[in-house]
Amino acid sequence: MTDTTEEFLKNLRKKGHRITSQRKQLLEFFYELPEGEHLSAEELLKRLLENNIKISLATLYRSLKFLAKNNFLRELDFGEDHKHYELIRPNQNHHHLICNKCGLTFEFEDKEFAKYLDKIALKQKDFEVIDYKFEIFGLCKKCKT
Amino acid sequence: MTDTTEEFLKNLRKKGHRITSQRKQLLEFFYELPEGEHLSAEELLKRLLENNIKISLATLYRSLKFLAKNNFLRELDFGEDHKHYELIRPNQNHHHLICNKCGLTFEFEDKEFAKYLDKIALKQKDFEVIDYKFEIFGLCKKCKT
DNA sequence: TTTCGTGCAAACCATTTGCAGCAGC
DNA sequence: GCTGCTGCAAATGGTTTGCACGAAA
Repeated sequence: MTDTTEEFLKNLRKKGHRITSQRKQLLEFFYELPEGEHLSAEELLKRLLENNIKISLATLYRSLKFLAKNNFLRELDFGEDHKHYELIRPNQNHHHLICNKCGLTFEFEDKEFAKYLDKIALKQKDFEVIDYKFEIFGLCKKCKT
Repeated sequence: MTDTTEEFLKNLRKKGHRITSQRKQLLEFFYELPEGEHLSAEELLKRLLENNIKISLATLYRSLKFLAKNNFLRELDFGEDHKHYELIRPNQNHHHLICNKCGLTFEFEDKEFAKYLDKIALKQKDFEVIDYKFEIFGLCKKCKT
């Protein structure tokens, strides 16, 4: 387990939440996932079971909500009928391009964005910035034709 | 009716879609809405009926999807269980701050963002940028305490 | 006249929830 | 032991859909 996971778990304990094997394993699973992946709940369940992590769909949904509320996961909406989830990594600069036609998503990196976001955060006197969502929609190479 | 609406309707006709009174009135309704408003489908239906615009919930959903696909409306996800809709206005620079605790949304303007977005669009050789979503989550003044 | 769009009600399906049992601390 | 978490199955609720009728072109 990484230091960051351990730190996060400590934090949860401090807040009075319990560290169940499901939460712990879900956390670890997300940490081991490559940065570009953003799975839906159903996909997640399948992958978890493949990794011998026993969790019910109900608990998975509860955990996802719980982890999102605690700023550990980010909920993404690609315009489909379900959400996608990804780990919030500090100093992360990857965003999403979503094709309106075929639905494929692509990552792109932009270091300037962090600077830009910081600038915005400073400007907001009456709002504490915690996280953001930045998604770009359009047409991919194939669908452009 | 504004020129832009008329232009948009012409465009639809060209693509083989029909101009029904529901679509026309829905379009007009959105144009007359102040820029900061982003209603949900249920709220919209209520407001439409108040304005003597007769439309069923089913048609409303179909129209919203239709107008979103045709880049007339933007679907927004504020982390609730329903979507919100707003008109896509050219050269629009307003974005959303969403309070994680009370759910209130605030607008903020930033002209730099447009420049930033253009820069990104140019960098994407294999992707045609059509629209984007930029939402910032955090705590509002009241909930910060 | 030929589609396409609408209204209605029923269906869908991702997500949520009540409840009983179990596990963390 | 107390209380929060989980699993199961049932419910929820925003959104979608089948079908018959009406309207656009």
